[in-house]
Amino acid sequence: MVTLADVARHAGVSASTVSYVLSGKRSISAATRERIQHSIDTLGYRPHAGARALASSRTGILALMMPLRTGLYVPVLMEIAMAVTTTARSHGYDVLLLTGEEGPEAVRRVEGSAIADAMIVMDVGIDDPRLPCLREAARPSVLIGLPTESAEAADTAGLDCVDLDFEAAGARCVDHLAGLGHTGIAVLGEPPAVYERGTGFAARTLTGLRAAAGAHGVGLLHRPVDGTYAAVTAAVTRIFEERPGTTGLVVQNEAAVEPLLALLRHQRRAVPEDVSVVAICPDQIALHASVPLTAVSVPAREIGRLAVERLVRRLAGEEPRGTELIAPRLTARASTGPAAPGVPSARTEDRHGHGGH
Amino acid sequence: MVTLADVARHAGVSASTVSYVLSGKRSISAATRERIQHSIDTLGYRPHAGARALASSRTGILALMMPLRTGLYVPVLMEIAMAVTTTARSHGYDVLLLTGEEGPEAVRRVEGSAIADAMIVMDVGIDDPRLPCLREAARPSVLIGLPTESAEAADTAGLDCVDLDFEAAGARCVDHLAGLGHTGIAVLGEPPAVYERGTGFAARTLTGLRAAAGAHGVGLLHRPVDGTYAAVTAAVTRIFEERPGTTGLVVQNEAAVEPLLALLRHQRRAVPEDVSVVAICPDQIALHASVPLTAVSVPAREIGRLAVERLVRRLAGEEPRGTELIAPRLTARASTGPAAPGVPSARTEDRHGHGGH
DNA sequence: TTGAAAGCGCTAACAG
DNA sequence: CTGTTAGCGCTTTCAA
Repeated sequence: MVTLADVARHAGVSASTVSYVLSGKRSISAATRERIQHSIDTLGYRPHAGARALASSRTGILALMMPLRTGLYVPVLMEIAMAVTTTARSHGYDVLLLTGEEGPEAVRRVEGSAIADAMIVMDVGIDDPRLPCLREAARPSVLIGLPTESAEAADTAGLDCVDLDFEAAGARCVDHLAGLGHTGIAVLGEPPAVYERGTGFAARTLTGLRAAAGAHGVGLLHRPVDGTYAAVTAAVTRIFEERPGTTGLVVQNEAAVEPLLALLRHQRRAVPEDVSVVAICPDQIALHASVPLTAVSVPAREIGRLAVERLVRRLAGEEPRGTELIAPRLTARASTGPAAPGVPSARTEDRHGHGGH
Repeated sequence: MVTLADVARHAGVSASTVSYVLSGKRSISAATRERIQHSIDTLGYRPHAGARALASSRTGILALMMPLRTGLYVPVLMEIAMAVTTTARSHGYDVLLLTGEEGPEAVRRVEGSAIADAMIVMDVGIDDPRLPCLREAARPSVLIGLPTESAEAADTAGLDCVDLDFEAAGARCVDHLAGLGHTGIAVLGEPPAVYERGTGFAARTLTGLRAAAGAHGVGLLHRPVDGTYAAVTAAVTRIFEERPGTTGLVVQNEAAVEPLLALLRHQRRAVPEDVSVVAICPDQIALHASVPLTAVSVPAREIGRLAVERLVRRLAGEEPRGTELIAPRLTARASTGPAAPGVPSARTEDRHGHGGH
């Protein structure tokens, strides 16, 4: 193995000079820099990560806590993970992947063993048990998500958060449908497990949906669904039975999109003539669905990128703290249109508790 | 920060004794072990990963090279990644995620900087440019996949490979259909990009499909397709135009499954009365499709687990080298049945080149 | 602009 | 069964 000492010897300089060439932390004469660089290339030297970590207490690693819990839609998570690794590499960092259910223990392990310089925390829930550890931790961290039902109620003191503004996204969907004259709106939400865990983004979306429905005086029915044909069929059938005046559907469940569209076709409900559909999902899904969907896009790549950039700035000593929510962008496509005239209205209802309307 | 020296002082022993308690590499009297363990717990000591890596030249990290190239189906990759991290943790390892396109350079970086003890390499292509580096590398590695079109032609000298036996899987699908009397079989394959890159698993499947088709004397048409409604519709339409006698379909493309089933419904081709469909995909997809699919299951979790277990054994000094292919398991479900009598036969054809007679 | 030297926290001979 | 000690390869004061 080639060490820094080997390079120093080969170039006829001291070890510290080589180190400073690498780090750029002090000025080196062009002549010696070139000589050293040449030795580095010739010998194929690479700094030893462990030695560097020990001496500098910086690992060049970011930990990504991505628990893959039931009901989550994997491709979106993966897109975030990709953006994280890509952005991290562009800043010279590698990414350690933590997918387990270990929770707080994993945070302590990363912190205590100095495995990583900082961490990115995904799948944040309301009262997430990892939060106390993160607040105490000496190393910076960024949450992808908010640990609250609403941005206003956010107890994010001492935390850095990055996410889509799901609350505004929910509101935006209802605004769009209400603006088209729809007065009976139903929401196909994430799988029940997601709400039961108190997952932040789902709760915040619901808050926004309800607020906007209230403001517009339109009825809102909310149904969590698993992303299967059977579950979607059952839920949608019940929605139309219970409230036949439903003409607007909001879907926040990537896996349910195609089952829903297939079912509507099968039931001979034309989109958007009979039913308008607004999704909250990545652009790719909205575009490639069997009917191009009007949707608020979930900017997975941007979220991952932002999280890393914040962390990198924090590690560089800056303090860009606080919550940064990306404003939702709704793109109108083929799945929404004006409400058919004369449809009956209905009262707000809710199945998930938290006291609807 | 609590160091090993702190623990030693607190327990009234030498540093090496503490170290040996941790590693279990020499016997310690029960009394001192307990005393030391108590000090560790009291002080909340965690070994410093960098220091340990430097002193022992073992990082406790496995690198997972998972390039996310176009045409790959993310959930399956993620399931493998999950199995890798879970299994790795159960053996005391963490996982470093490398998703970039860096290829050989990433291998050299891991090797040279001693970032990880070993690596798992995914998305292996024929003549993969990473292979030379891996063969030279001092650290062990395991490929998930084979760098060849056929297990027989495998130039896997000096490489460890783990995968589903896709060649046998392809053959198994044709066997099943031929056994039901189908004589016109078409394959909906992975997206074109996957074949163009020479991705090993896709090539091997094709080898197996062709071999079995030849053995049974049935026609075989192969079409790469993107996993979109448009692409599937175009491909399937052409297949039935070109060869109306097609009654058996093999799908090796998770994203194409639902578009295919939707299209067949739309075209009023009953499954399995008019067309039998066999998939090569994870059980979960086969089970939850709108028609439960007869399928050879892609055992993503098992593949990830096997890869890690091999690597861990290699790191422990064992030499379980060579290629380990998981035998395919075909489960008959609702999507296949006997061929309707009297359907015309057709000659084997192929679009992808490699001269399918 | 460069060098010398003292660690960073841990492991693993070597010695008892 | 336990202690002493010499590094692992790099960073970073302190000196020049």
